[in-house]
Amino acid sequence: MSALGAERYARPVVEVAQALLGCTLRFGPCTGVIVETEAYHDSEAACHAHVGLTPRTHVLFGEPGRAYVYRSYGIHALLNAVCEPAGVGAAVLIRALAPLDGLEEMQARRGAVHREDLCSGPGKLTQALGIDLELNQSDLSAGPITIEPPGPGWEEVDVIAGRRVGITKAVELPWRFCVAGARSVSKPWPPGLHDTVAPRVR
DNA sequence: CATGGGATTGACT
DNA sequence: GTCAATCCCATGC
Repeated sequence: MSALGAERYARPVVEVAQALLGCTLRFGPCTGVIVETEAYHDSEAACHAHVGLTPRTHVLFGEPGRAYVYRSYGIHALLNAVCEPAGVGAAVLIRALAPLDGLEEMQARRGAVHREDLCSGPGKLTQALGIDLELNQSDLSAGPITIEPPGPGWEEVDVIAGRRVGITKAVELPWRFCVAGARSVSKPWPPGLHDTVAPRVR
C-alpha cells in the first residue's frame, strides 16, 4: 500500500484530523492504525504556530505532508502531520494507534505492557515505534515514516469528537477525534456532555 | 545570557 | 489523587 500524497494534507486541518482515523502509520517494521488525533491551527492559542514564524514553527508553516516532531516535557517526542497549504501553520497530532505489525519491537522499547497500552498516547506511540526528533521535517509521503490509506475493516469508522487533552488555551474547541469503540485511545476519556458523533470526512 | 513553560508519562500516597 | 523527570525553545533583560 502506498503512502498518502502531500495533497491529502493540504486541506482544512480539522478535516484531515478525522480523515487520518483508520489510516495505517508505518515506520520500519512497525505499523499501527491511527485511532486518535487532534487538530492544531495557528489561529488558536494552543497551537505552537500561534506565536508566528520561528525556528521551531518553520516546519508548521511549510509544505503539507511533512512530519513535525518535537520534544514534550523534556522527555517525549510527539508526532504531527503538517496540514493546510504552505503559509498556514497547522498540524494533526497523532495521539494513539492500534498496533498491527512489529509487536516485538514495540514491546522491546515499551516494556511488557498490554497490547492496547503499547501506543495508547502520543508519547507512547513514538517510543514504541522508535520515532525521535531527527525525523522532524521528514516527508510523510516518501518516508521513512508514512501514512497509508485504511486497511481491511478500517475503511469506515465512526468518529467521536471531544476537547483536546493537556492544553491550557483554547480548551473549548472540540478538535480531538477518536475512533468509536477503539480500545487503544489515550487516558483522559470520560465521555463529556459536549462530545458529539461527527460525520466521516474524507 | 537567564528564565519559565509545556500538545506526557509512570511511579507513588 | 499528587508529583517529578528533563530539554527544547520562546521570551525578556
